[in-house]
Amino acid sequence: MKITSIHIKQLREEKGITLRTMAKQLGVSASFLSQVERGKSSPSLSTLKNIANALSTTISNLIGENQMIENNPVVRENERKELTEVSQGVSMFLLTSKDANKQMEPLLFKLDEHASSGNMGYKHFGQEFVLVLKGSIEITLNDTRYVLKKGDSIYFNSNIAHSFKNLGKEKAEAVWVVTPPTF
Amino acid sequence: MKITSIHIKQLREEKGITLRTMAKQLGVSASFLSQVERGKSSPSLSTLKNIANALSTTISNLIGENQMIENNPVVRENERKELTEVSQGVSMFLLTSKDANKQMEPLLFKLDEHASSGNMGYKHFGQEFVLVLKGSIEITLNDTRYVLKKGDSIYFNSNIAHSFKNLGKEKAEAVWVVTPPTF
DNA sequence: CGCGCTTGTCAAGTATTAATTAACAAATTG
DNA sequence: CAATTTGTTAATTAATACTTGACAAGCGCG
Repeated sequence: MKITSIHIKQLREEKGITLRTMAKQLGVSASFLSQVERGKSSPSLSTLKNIANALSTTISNLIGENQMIENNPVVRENERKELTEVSQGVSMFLLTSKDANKQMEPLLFKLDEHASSGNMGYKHFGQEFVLVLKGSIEITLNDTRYVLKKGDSIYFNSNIAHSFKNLGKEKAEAVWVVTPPTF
Repeated sequence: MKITSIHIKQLREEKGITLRTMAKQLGVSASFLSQVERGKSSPSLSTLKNIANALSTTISNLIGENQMIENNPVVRENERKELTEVSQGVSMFLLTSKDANKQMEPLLFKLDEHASSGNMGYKHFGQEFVLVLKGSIEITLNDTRYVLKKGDSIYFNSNIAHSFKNLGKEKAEAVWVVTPPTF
């Protein structure tokens, strides 16, 4: 497989930086940077990282890893697909239609009273974001417990042990965004 | 700058794949894959992409671009920081505390009646996700208009022209997640 | 105009390193 | 304990990342 879309040029020009000055900053020749920009040569990971830094962006961004094919963007409330195989009293709904190259996976969680995650020890690398919409949810990260009420949010690496539980007597609801998508 | 943490080995072993079989699948020697796994050699972008595919993950993931330093993960509803320099009648609140290497930037939008984005023609590469919590918001992507009501969500590339407007007579509210972070 | 300076690009090299080969010990297997 | 399979190492090769130097096109400025 070939890496094609490295849109360095566009980002560089947006910043008003010239090829030569940027090349000097990176410690490579201007000529080489030009080749890279036009796909004539492929940079090493190391220099690609330098390029990303110079443009204050990420490698992921440069190689277009986050460009998806535009599909049906909207998911209506009544069209949400529910995920199966979740814990008792836990409902998960997809907030996007199936699409390749999505960077994040937004979900809606609905927790019955006292429902919990069990041991969904997802241990992939990535990040998670949760915003509580209704009720209150207890989230445990590495033995540290956080009680989130309506309006509270949390952000953490998903490679650490994490679990959740609905403490209250009412149903709880939360937006849950995971990266990268696993469903 | 050197790329250090390429945790291929862990992912491979989790999948129960052996070095040699994976190497054969990639079209490289087992020896070389071993060197890469232990940081003795750095793969080309092309083979790194192959490795990512074989492990059904992303390059971004392999190079640990999405690992952040654990900080204060929680943002309470009353602690949200408001962004300045937004359009008239538009309020934006950060839903995370400042932290490096975040992959996504979750925001809460509050739109007064008839408030609109103006021409916030953000044209960076990345993706956006919006879930409407209150009221209804019209989002325009490349001249296509979508009216989202409470509970509806949308997901799109942020390098296309996009704008939003509160159509209704009441205030509107939405969760807005942007990748990569720009604030 | 015409000089100087800067822009990005090209072709032909060099130097670095990505990747291979073959052999190795340690762990399984049967 | 043979016999295969595991991951690792050293030495060599093949590939390509990167440089050098020259080029035309553009742009300001007297």
